[in-house]
Amino acid sequence: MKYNKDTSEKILENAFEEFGENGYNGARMQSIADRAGINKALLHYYYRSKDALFEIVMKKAFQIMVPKLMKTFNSDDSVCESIEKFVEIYIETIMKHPQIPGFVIHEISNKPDRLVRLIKSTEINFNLLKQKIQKEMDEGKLVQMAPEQLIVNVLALCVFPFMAKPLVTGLLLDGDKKAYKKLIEDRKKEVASFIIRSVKIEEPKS
Amino acid sequence: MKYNKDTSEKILENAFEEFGENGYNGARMQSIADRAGINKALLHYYYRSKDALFEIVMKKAFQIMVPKLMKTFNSDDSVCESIEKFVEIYIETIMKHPQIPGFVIHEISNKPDRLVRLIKSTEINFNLLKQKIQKEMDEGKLVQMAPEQLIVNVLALCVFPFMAKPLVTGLLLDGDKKAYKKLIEDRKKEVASFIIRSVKIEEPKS
DNA sequence: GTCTATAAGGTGATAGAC
DNA sequence: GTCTATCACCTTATAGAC
Repeated sequence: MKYNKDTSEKILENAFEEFGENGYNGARMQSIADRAGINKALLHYYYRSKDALFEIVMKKAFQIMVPKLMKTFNSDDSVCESIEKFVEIYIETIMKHPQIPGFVIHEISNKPDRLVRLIKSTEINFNLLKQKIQKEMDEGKLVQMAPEQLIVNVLALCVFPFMAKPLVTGLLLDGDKKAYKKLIEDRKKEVASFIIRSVKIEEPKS
Repeated sequence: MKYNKDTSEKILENAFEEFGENGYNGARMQSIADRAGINKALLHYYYRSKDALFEIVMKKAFQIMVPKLMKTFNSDDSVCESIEKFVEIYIETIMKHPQIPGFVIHEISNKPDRLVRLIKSTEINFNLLKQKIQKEMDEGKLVQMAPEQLIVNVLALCVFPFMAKPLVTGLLLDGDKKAYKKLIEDRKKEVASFIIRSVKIEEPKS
């Protein structure tokens, strides 16, 4: 009767994979059990239901992302410096956990309310960021635009290439997976430059 | 025995909605039948299987998008002018057919190969565009970067706000649906400006 | 804790009457 | 062409032995 302390953790890891690849609807408890080398019954023994398991895995995914990302906002950096850090950390973290975009994609179209609720329950808060952006625009440091538009642009440029990975690889890069990895790697710097060239107003020489 | 000529079309319309909202896995034949005011058996009478129905609806979605978008590429316009047109037409078309992003989202993570194959079977071809971009960069009209990066950026800025509609509305706009519509409407111009500010090199005065 | 066996519910698809 | 009834399958979840 050897007690395998990390069976529960092994389940979580493999559920993370399965849900990330197939979303809630596509994921199969049987498949998670297979991946983890156990059977369905044991799955239900540890985590009551598919729903419960999913919620836990989802929260885990956010715990990976959110704290790192929030650090880039709450600092005293300028908006442009914040964006540089945000982009780099976002891309780096997703490269380490490529399942995460899968979660978000699926949940957006499956149970968006649950997703919004979950994100709201984290320390993410866009209001501070909006204010910071507005301030720099008023000071003439940034091109005038609705702060929401800038935020959407930053998120779009970070998130989209991961969401659309098969399309980017298949349609734009002739299926070349190495080229995809390089493209993403390059974006750590490229995206921030792209944004900053567009919005930053250079200080006039005194 | 009144023959309802457009039963078949009514099915297609409602299948379009159902698949767009729930994706292939989430969609229910029963639900499509209900929406169309008929029953499951009739659904299978017109379209043999869920798979077959989906493929037809998917192709229909692309027939809406692709021709309009390709017109913006194959012209003699400069890259910047092409981008302006592309952005405006993309956003306008999706606003009229808000189910389309749903298709793409779901299929990306469900059967990406089918999606890539389907898009490849259209007249979409990024190679011409890549060359056009490269040429203008060589001529010093555009900031140097990998053409693929620019294309990804354009697509990201167009597509993301629709893919992430619930997140944008819920997290960034306090659930205000009118604000979302305005944000999207504004992006018709905003996105192109944003990109062009970043990549266009002004002609030196002669 | 871990397994096998099975219940309970739902889904795509078809048979057959009208 | 359109319906009702039903099949065959799959999936989550549980009962019960070890």
